[in-house]
Amino acid sequence: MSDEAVHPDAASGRTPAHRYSARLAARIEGKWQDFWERDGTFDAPNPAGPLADPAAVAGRQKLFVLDMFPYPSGAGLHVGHPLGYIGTDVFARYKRMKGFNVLHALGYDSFGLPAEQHAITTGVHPRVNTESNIATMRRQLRRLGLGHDPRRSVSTTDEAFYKWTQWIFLQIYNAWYDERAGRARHVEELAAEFSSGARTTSDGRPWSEMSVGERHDEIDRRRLAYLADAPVNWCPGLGTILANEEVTAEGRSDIGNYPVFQRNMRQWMMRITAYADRLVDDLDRLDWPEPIKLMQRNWIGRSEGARVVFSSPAGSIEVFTTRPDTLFGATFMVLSPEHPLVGTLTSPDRRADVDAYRAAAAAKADAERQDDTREKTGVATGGTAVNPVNGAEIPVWIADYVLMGYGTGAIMAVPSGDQRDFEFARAHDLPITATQMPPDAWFADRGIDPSIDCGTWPEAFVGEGPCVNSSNDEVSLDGIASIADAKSRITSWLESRGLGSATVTYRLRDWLFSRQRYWGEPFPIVYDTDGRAHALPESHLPVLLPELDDFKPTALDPDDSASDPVPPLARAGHWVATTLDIGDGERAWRREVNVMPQWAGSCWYEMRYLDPTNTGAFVDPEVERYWMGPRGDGHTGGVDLYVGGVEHAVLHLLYARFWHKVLFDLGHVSSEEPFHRLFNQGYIQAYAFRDARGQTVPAAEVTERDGSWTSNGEPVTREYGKMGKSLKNIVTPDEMYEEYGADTFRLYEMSMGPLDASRPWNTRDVVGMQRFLQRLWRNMVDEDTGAATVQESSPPEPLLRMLHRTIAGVGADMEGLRFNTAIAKLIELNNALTQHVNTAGATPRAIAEPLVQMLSPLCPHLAEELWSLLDHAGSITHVPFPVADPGLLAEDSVEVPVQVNGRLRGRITVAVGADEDAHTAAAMAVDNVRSAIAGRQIVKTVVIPGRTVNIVVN
RNA sequence: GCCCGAGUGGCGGAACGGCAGACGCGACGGACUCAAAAUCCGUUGUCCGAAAGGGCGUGUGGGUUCGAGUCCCACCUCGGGCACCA
Repeated sequence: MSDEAVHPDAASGRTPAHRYSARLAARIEGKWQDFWERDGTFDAPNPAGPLADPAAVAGRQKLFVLDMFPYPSGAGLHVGHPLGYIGTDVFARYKRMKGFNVLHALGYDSFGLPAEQHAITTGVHPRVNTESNIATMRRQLRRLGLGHDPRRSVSTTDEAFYKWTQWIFLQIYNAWYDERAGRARHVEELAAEFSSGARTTSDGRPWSEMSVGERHDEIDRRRLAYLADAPVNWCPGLGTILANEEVTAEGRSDIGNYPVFQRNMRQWMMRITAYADRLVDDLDRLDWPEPIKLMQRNWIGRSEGARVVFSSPAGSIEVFTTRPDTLFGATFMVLSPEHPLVGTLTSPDRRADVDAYRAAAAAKADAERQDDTREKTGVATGGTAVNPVNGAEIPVWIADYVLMGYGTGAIMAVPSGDQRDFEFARAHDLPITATQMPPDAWFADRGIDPSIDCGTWPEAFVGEGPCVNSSNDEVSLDGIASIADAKSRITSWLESRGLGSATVTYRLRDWLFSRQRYWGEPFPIVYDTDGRAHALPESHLPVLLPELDDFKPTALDPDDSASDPVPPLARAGHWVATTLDIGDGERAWRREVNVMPQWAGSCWYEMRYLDPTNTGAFVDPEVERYWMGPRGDGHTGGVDLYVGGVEHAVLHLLYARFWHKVLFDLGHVSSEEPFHRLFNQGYIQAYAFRDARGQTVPAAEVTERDGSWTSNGEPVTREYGKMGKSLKNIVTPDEMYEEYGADTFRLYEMSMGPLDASRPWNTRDVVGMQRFLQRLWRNMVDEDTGAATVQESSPPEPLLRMLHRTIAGVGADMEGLRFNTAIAKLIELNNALTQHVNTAGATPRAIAEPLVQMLSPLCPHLAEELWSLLDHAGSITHVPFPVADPGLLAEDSVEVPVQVNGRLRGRITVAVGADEDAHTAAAMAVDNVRSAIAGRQIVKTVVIPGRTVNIVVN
């Protein structure tokens, strides 16, 4: 805050020359950062390849610590950004001291929209902007003292990196999912199976009778990366397809407010749905926070049920249902307005209404259609279908609450057992038949008498209840109380009659992988004159981005929904139309002009950290096995600790898992999962302030008094949220370096609370950590001379015992990433040490050294400096972490609280290992306890030796 | 609407079902100083009390238990995710 006390350095010349001030910290920090860089202190040896040092690898456990891949933003960092990086750095440094070979590096996810937008407005090539942003971020992070292996810092925009992104794309492209084997295989093996007849082609024709082009198409249909007509948000005014988040509720573009059209377009897709089951099932083997697993499960949305065929004059209509046991209650059907059978089903007298409804539904944006007030609109087609279990002829409706993209785009409506169907039936006067008898309590809760007549029901019944009205000549569910039993009985009947089968569907859709942008990885794909896609051979990689003058997608007539996008690359005429030899001589080709999405690089970057300079493979298999291979049977392998925010809980983590599994299936990696242990850090948030007009005022100028805030004398209101330019509440690491130094800043961030909790930034509190470090420094260094002041005499036993308790506690806290409590313990030790120094005059070396060692993961620069002042040569980085002496941890007596009826009435000190009687006797001797139980009857006495005594009286 | 997560002093936060509030900030008092800063030493949940001690206290209401911030049920508030998924 602006009225903060004048900084000590500036106050007068009387500040001791060697006080641990921001200025001294800066000098120490710069010195050790230079040392680490020269020394290669954090270089992690590999078992093989260019970074190999087998001798350094031998006999050590390994640890791969990873931060989520940052985008090098031009805006620079604020104090919230490094939170996770500091956390992983502290953990990594701790583990180095425990003897681990630690790999910790940071690279840059540098493709992406901001650089491209910047290029569009300034005309400067995105590479220039990207590289300067990376340089800025590297400088800011270097100043933090992170122990990264600089040799392993890669960027997705490096040609040597995206060559391998393209290579991995080709592996996926050249693979298909073999359902029988439950894994991906190379498409050559698929062609061989077609050829041998082991597998039949999609239309059943023999492989030998198909033309080359037909064979090509047959394979293309099965690839894991494939071209398909996918529904997209096409915005001709911007010349690009938009992500759902970029479309407003009104169906217009977020940027520019142009119309957006729902359209099918030919796009690259990734067949992630083939992996849906494994992506769900393998979550069980990961060490991830449960809420994140749950979010992934919900996103994949596996639901088990049955497909059931209803016959109709227009042909059979297939539905998906999770409740085939309620089939007897299906009193009507609802199709999605886009369902292909709607046209033929509609009777002449209904035609006008149906057409109008379909047109209205098509005009609605997705968001609008979903965000509706939930009124169940719909129209009857006039057509009917036959319920296969009872032969009932039931009406067929269309309604936009049924989505073409999920299941089969048609549902059987069971209004008695589904609330949506119930509302629809009530709204449109359709019959409702119960198929289950709800329990009496259900009726009682709703204040009605139990009845099988749904006319009295206020809502659908969803739950377990015995089946009713559910039988035909061949099968009866009546009386079955278990949904699962009823489901399996009716499903096997349906299967026996060829009317349906057990099926699983997923909410997960295949992944739209094309972007109409410039600043992304080009696809290693060319098209022949028939428009068929061909993969470029590995020798042609990388496919480099062509140089352009203008990076914008071509804008088109904003209202012309039928136009096609012209991505920036399409304007690179010579690049697009090319002549290449891709294996069968020089031929003319047309290049793919879309680029990959930003997710691509982050799907595999962690493996490039392992072997960043390898030119023959994306990663050496031996190196991958060493750092990421499974540890024992059933272990998935993967990164040992992955730290990042929850915002990537679904997409990034799901996409990366998918790519990793493909690479595993194809034998390129030994690990089944990329990230074995995941930890979600919290966010640092900040207060923002607004004046009477609602304008934000700079948070730094606000002062607080008695719970209200003013800025330049004017009252302001406070709100809480993210740090941001518009909120004028940004605090940068650079300001913290300037005022306190990096070690104090690191310590403050770690002390604020547990790593996984979000908390408010409060610059005012930082000084507490600086004071701690100053006290610690003063306990070991003469502030006037700068010389170490430790003495060789042995410390008093209580202090020594406290040291060993601290060692044990800090070690356990570090293992558990509980840095805030580790810091509290170090402060307590240092406070005790200060008391000792106040009387004895100096710190015993036997305390100073382990204290510095324990501090070093948190405040590495200061620890290095003190370590060298304590006459040690070289870095403290690999000095073993202190080990607690069990003999000094054991106490001979312990204080135990005494309760009477659960209320604390006194304390006793008993010998460790004292029996219950000894506890009781001591407790009874306490005056306050005696007066509390005076005149009352002791009912019983609960003694947990060493923990508590509770005397129960009446 | 459904699913997660969180509610503890003035503030950030500690606390294997066993002494609620460690540690830090802030505030108050003292030492040092001509004075201030810095530093060091204390006090600091709240109410009653001179003190000893006691009452009340972990979002609200119930419950389990000798004992609940911690476990169970219901509710309230805030944060996040999904949102007509058949």
